[in-house]
Order: sequence, then structure tokens, then C-alpha cells
Amino acid sequence: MRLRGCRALERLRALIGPSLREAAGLMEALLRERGWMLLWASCRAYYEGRGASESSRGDVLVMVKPDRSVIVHGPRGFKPMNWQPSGSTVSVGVEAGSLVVKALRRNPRELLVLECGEVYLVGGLLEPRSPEFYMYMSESEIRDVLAANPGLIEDGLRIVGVELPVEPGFVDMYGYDKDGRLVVFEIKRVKAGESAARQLLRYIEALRSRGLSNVRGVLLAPDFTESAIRLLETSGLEYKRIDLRRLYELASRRLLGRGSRDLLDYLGRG
Amino acid sequence: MRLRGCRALERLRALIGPSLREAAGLMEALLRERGWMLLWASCRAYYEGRGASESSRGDVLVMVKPDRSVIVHGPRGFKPMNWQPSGSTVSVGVEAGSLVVKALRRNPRELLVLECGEVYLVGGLLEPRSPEFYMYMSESEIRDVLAANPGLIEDGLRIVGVELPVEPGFVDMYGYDKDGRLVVFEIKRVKAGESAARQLLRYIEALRSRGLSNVRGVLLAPDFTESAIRLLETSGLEYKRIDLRRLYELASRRLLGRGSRDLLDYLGRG
DNA sequence: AAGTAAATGTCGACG
DNA sequence: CGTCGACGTTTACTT
Repeated sequence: MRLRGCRALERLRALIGPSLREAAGLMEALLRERGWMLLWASCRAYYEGRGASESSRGDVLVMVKPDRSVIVHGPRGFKPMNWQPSGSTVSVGVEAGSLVVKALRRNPRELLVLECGEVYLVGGLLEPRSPEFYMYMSESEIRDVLAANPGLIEDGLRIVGVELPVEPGFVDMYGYDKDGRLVVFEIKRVKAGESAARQLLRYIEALRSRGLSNVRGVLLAPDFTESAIRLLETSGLEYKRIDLRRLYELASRRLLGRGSRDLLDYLGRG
Repeated sequence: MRLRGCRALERLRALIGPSLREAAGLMEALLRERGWMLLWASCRAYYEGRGASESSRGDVLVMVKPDRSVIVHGPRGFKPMNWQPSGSTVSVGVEAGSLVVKALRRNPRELLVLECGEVYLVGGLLEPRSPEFYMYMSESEIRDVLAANPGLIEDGLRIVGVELPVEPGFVDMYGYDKDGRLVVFEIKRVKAGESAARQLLRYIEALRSRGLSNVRGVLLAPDFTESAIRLLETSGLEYKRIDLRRLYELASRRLLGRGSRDLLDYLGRG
């Protein structure tokens, strides 16, 4: 057995170039113990469900996490070649000279089958420790910072509420300008395209059809496509650039804060 | 050195429980040689770019592919915790007692920094062989099967063309019905929601504004949301269910075909 | 369970 | 290089 474990590595299991049977044995154990599993091998992959796919033999890296999500990566690209979301039923076995991994999802019913001829490496990590993760500047966070600092948008603006249900959907934010006119805001955290402009237009038309003829519509985004601007201008709507970095500083939320090295250290030395 | 390589595994490199310096050495070599790299370690992650994120120390699996895409997975979930798309600039080094991996993307400028305290496993695969991959039943494939079998939609239908440029976009497919009326089709491979109905409506209105008042609009999908059906009916548009499995059989395309074990074998034994 | 909108969406195609 | 739409989108949230 090429199973190894150092003092600080008690939770790690690894086999390098194992037989199919050895690989299957470790993988079964890892499935039972809810470990985080890794399989680097030469495989064929089959999938059928909402779509269907097939691949010829090639090098793939398969990850099975404790929550039974399955991710199959080929040697290129950010996106996995095949996958199965968490909660799948995963099984491992040796059939007809291949290590076969199956992952079944119900609702929708989808099956992923991996047929591995040669296994390069099998790894497992028991009781993995999840990092705490915090993502800044989601759309809702941008909205909250803007609602707290309406002067960033225009003078005399008073924000009254967020997430106003209108027709089929929600207005991100709304308030009254210095002249007392109702202003409705649509917020995008990335460059706003035509579809964002259409979304705003739809809300404005819904409000106007309810008699609110004097409503302004403003699209807020770090940037705008030409076609978005065209649609906004022909529809009598407005748009205003927002500075994400400025908002980020205003939010200035930190999960880890003190002690932890800041990203800006690295950015400085880039 | 815990570097290992068997006959059939000449392309594999692996270090189990290496020192940070050993790990960095192997990773630098793999970067130079355009290998496929794997790092299983206890890390903190920082990201700033279109968004910004931060994580506390925890177990992560980092993949760096030959095309310089970087994918960082935590122990849970289908989606990576952090990532960088292909074409990034990746560097590895030891700084202040940590193995530091940086991945920089330009345009948009985004930086990902990993700070690893303990390395469980470093693996590398040289000259990885990409599986050939084929995905069945994309929207275009559905369209082509329907165009070749218009009787599946309605009797007497004659398909004239696909991808007709209209206004800002393309009509998926169009033709003439048994009464000689122009019919425009919008195809969705999954349940069609309101947005699909709106899309069709937009095309129809564009065509009518060009004087084609007698045009029919039909939404084709395996299923429809209630709100989509409402919008279609109030707009005088039509919808028709399509059977993906039937289309799949009609397409019956196989990349690998003979010799390769068929997915249906596994489906049968589920 | 179903629908709707966000996402560091990614990816590919086309102008 | 921008813009647009598809995607096995996934994910989160609300009804």
C-alpha cells in the first residue's frame, strides 16, 4: 500500500499510480467517511440529463466533495467538462477493466458516468476545514451603500426605499429628487447592456400605466454599452456612472480585518 | 525529494507533505513546462477585480491548467470559491513563511492571491491529453432537427430559413404554414419563462412595424412557465411543446459511436 | 416546488 | 476589442 501520512497530514490519503482495484478501495473508503476526494486519471465521460454529452479518452481531474458534488475538469478552460451538483448519489467500482464512477442526480434525473482506464493519482482529505468566505460588493451591497449616501448620485436626492415590487419584478431603489419628483433606480454592478435598460424601461412603463406619469428612471452602473445608452435616451431615461472602488471604500467591510495581510499589500507590489 | 514516477506515469509529478520551498520549486517547474498543476493546501484567498472577496484560512484545492486558468475550490459546492480565467499571469513564491500564488488578469484588471501555510499535496501532469468532447442537443441542434422535420411542429409547415436577422437579434427559425402565413419561431431548450416570451414578442412587434401584420409567432420549448403562457396569450402569440428525447433520437448523432460503451447501457442498469 | 433575477457568471460568435 | 445571447448555466431568494 502506498498510503502515506505524516504528523501534520493525518487527514490526507494518497495513492500514486495505483491499480484500479486499489484506487476503487480508497475511493470507497473516502465516500463512506465523507472525505474530499480527488482522482486524476485517463477517462471517458458520459452524461445524459437535460442535455447529453460524451467524450473520448483523455486526462481528467475528478473532484468529489463531502457534499457529493462531482466536478470533472479537462486540461483546458475554467469551466468543468462535466459535473453533478451536491446531493448526488456517487458510486465507485471496477467493471470490465475500468474504474467506473457514477454520479446520479434525481430531479431532474441526470446521470454522469466516468470510465477510467489508467489512474495517475487518487487523493483524499478527511474532515476538510471550510474557509470562511466573504464576497464584497454584491448588487445588494452597492444598493445599500448608495441608499446610505444618496449624494453620490445627485444633490438633494432622498432615498425612500429599496426592492419596490412593481409588475413582474422589483425596482432596486427609489426616492424623490430635490424637486420632489419620484426617481426609480436600476443598479448593475457590471457594465449595463441593452437588457438592463429594457428592464428599467419596463418598470417605468408599468409605473406610468398606473398613473405615475412624472416618474424619472435612472440606470446606475460602472459603465454602459452604446446600445444601452441609445435605448435610454430614446426612451427618456437617464443613466449615471458609479465608482465601485469608492463605494467599496465607503462600505469598508472586512471579514478578517486586523492581523490578516491586506490585498492592497499585494496590489501595491503587483 | 519525494518526486515519483512509474513507467506509465512518466508525465506525473507528485509531492506529499512537502516543505513550502519544495512545493514552490515543483510548481515553478510545472509553470515553466506548461503542465497541469494541483495544489492541496491550507490557504487564505484574496481577490479584487470586478468584485472583491476574502477568506480565512481553510482547506482548498487549487488547479492551474496549462492555459493558465486558475480554479480554487473549497470543500463544499459545485462552484469554485475563487478563480481566474485562462490567460492569466501566474506566479509562485515563498514570502514570509507562506507559499504565495498570484494570478493576475488584465482587462479587466483582477488579482487573485493565495497564501498557503501548509501544503498537503502538490501534483503535476505534463503534456495532458485533452479528451474530445461532444455536447448533444444545443439550441442550434434542436433548431436543425426541427427544420428538417417541420411536421413535428404542425402539418403543412414549410421551413424557409434560420437565424433571420431582425431588429436587434435573430429569429431562430421561420417559414410558412399550410395557409401561406409567415410563422416565426423562438426555440428554448429548457422551460421557457417570461423573458423568452418577451423576446419573441419583441421580434413580432419589429416585424409588424415593418408592415408584416399577418405574421404568427410561436414559442417552442419542452415546457412553459405560467407567466410566459399569460404573456403569450395576451399578446396573440402561440406556443407548442417539443419533445427533446424524440429530437435526440432523430438527431442520433454520436461522436464516438461504435466500440464505445453507450450511456444507455448504464442508464439501463441505473 | 416554481419563478425570478444576479453572477467576478463563462463562452462563443460576429461585427 | 465590444456586444450579444446561450448555457446541463448555478445560486439565492421569494412566492
